[in-house]
Amino acid sequence: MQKGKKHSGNGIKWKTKFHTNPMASGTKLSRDFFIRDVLDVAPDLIGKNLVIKFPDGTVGRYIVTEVEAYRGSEDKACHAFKGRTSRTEIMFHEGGRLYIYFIYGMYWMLNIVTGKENDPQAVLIRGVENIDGPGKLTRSLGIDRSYYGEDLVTSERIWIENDGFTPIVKNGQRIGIEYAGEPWKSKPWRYYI
DNA sequence: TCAGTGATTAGG
DNA sequence: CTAATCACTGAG
Repeated sequence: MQKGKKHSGNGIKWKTKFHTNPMASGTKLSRDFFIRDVLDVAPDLIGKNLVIKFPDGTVGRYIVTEVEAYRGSEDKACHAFKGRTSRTEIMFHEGGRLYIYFIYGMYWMLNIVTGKENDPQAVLIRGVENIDGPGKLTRSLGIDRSYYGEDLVTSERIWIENDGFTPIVKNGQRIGIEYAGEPWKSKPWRYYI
């Protein structure tokens, strides 16, 4: 989708300039979307709207622009690779739940669990429109530990919507996982607009 | 380039 | 209990 071009999503025409139409409400993604393999879900999340209902009642919609896939069963870079711990517990549930963890003493990371039960996978949300960076994203949206385990399918305060926007998705290596070594650190499992 | 900052984890 | 690690960010 080019900057400034118009497209019709849910019947409402609006300009796409990497910002969402606050009046437009797309289709909420259901369980089926999330229980697929993480390598299918991750690129499909690009261009979808992350919707958050803030404590004051206002609702924000943010186009997802950058994500990374973590595939526990075969991926040394995935936190669940070594097995189930209290932190990674939620990744063993079926897709649609949130995996939140704290890192570097300052930042909460927002991940969406994917796949079937007992197949630990998750998608790290690295960026949304105008908020580039996983730590900055959670900081500015107020996402913290209280969102751990939240279900995107049933939650009243956070979910994902499809408004028909289908961007061209690029991909490349994931960031910050040198420690995982080859072949994992070179897997092209980072997806972005 | 490099320090800050604290939950989580593995290991004794 | 202890120490190492870390899906990052911002300043210099």
